[in-house]
Amino acid sequence: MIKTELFNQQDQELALMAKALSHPARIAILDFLAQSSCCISGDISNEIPLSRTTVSQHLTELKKMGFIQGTVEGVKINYCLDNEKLKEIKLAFEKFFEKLLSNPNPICEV
Amino acid sequence: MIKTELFNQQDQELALMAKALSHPARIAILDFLAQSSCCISGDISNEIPLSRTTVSQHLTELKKMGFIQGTVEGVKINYCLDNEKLKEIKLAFEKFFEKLLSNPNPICEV
DNA sequence: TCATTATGTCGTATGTTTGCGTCATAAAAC
DNA sequence: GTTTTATGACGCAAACATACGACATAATGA
Repeated sequence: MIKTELFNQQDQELALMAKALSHPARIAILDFLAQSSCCISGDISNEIPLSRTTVSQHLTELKKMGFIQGTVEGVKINYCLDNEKLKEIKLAFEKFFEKLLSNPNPICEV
Repeated sequence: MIKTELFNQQDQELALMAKALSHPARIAILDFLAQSSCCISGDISNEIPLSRTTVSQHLTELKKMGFIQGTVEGVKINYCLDNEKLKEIKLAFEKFFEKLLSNPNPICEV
């Protein structure tokens, strides 16, 4: 019943990036990381209205898609944005929208 | 158990836009509409490997978020991209990424 | 009128995401 | 060595998404 693999690679990748951004908590986490340079997972769950467990899961998701990096420092983990990767993702979205808008779409009304 | 409403309006809206793009079928539909000016729902399900019912559902989703418009022409419905809305959405993503990248994030390593 | 064509809607099965409590682990402090 | 602190992993329940067949509707044409 799962059919995503029937679509082309590029579409699948863009969909995965979009999926990573498809929850307000993850947007909020990215915002927070952008503002506060680096921070640990515990800090973040103080800032957003979800449990530490849930925040941790969202962090894992963002890490999986490459939006953020986590570097271990003793007991703590410093999460921060992966700016290089973010630039790539930004570019991918831009290209997609450019492609959609490049064809001056005629008006549909008959 | 649903907590999205705890986040701010802007984050919620961006998340919804991202969600609309979070399935390769919907990316493929948008691509197809961009290439082929306008078309009917049946046309689209010939082009992508899903049933007409499922395509119809994805179209409804895209319409709900404003990516596309559908204008009725007799028995047929002409779906096409909503270019004005698309420009808005494009801008929203650009702004978001600009914000993330505007703070020259320090390196996390101690 | 009756069949055909184009399309939406409903119900339903299966799969995925979200959210959290609880437990496990591992460094550091005492 | 025991406690504290910071964190990930596991397991579960509720909610949501995906996919489709079957039915409903409504315009057109024979």
